[in-house]
Amino acid sequence: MKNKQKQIQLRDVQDVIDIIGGRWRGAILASLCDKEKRFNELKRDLGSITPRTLTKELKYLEMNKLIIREVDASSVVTIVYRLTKHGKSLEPLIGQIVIWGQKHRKVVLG
Amino acid sequence: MKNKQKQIQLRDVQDVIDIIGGRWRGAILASLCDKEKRFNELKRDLGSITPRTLTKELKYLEMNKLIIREVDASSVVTIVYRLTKHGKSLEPLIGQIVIWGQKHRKVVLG
DNA sequence: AATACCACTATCTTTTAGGATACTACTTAA
DNA sequence: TTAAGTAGTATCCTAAAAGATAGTGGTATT
Repeated sequence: MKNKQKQIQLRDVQDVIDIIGGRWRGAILASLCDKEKRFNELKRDLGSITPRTLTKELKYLEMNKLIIREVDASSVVTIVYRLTKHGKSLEPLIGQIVIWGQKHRKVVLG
Repeated sequence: MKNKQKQIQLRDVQDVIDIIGGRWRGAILASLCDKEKRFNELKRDLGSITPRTLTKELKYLEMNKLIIREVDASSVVTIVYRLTKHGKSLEPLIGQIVIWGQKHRKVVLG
């Protein structure tokens, strides 16, 4: 493989890590893989995230077209966040991450 | 799926993100998937990493049993970093990351 | 003998992520 | 009508990540 191509691959890895990286983004996406969720629902799921951080991360993920914020017209209070089609395409990757994570825990602990 | 199980999955995602996350770790591992490399070789590959950061990241990855530092007994100057068996098990995941990264670039740019 | 490369280490500074906490505007249920 | 929940904002602060830069002790090269 050419060197140029390798550089591009490294950049791809860095891009993806940027998207699913940080303390919360991967977990938010994983949580939304399960089903669409509301703000406080996500907050509870994630445990210790602050509302400030959750807001920021949701906006970031929306900007990157991975999730959408939907306001139910019938009521202003009903807002759900759900994965876009593009966001859903992350699901197998997240699945593999979970599997590897479980194996890794065994290797490092055992 | 039970709620407990979901929490564990979120933790797995966070664990893995911790390992391959940050600006450099994923790229270092991806670079070593290609073949084992020397310190300055990695430095050149990664482009703008500083030696301080590279040292720190390599130590972290070594601690997590993903790479090993090998000193060639015949010469003190020949030190290579290579993936452990456990580190190699990350290769398919990194492969998928690269593929998704390429798709993502198209979605966001196009 | 001088220069350049190897694999780092040390120090100092900046940047960024994210926590803590309090507050707002609105709605629904008791 | 009061209390509790929803979906956030605003402000301040801290810790960690990582860059900039210089230096070290060795080796190999010419």
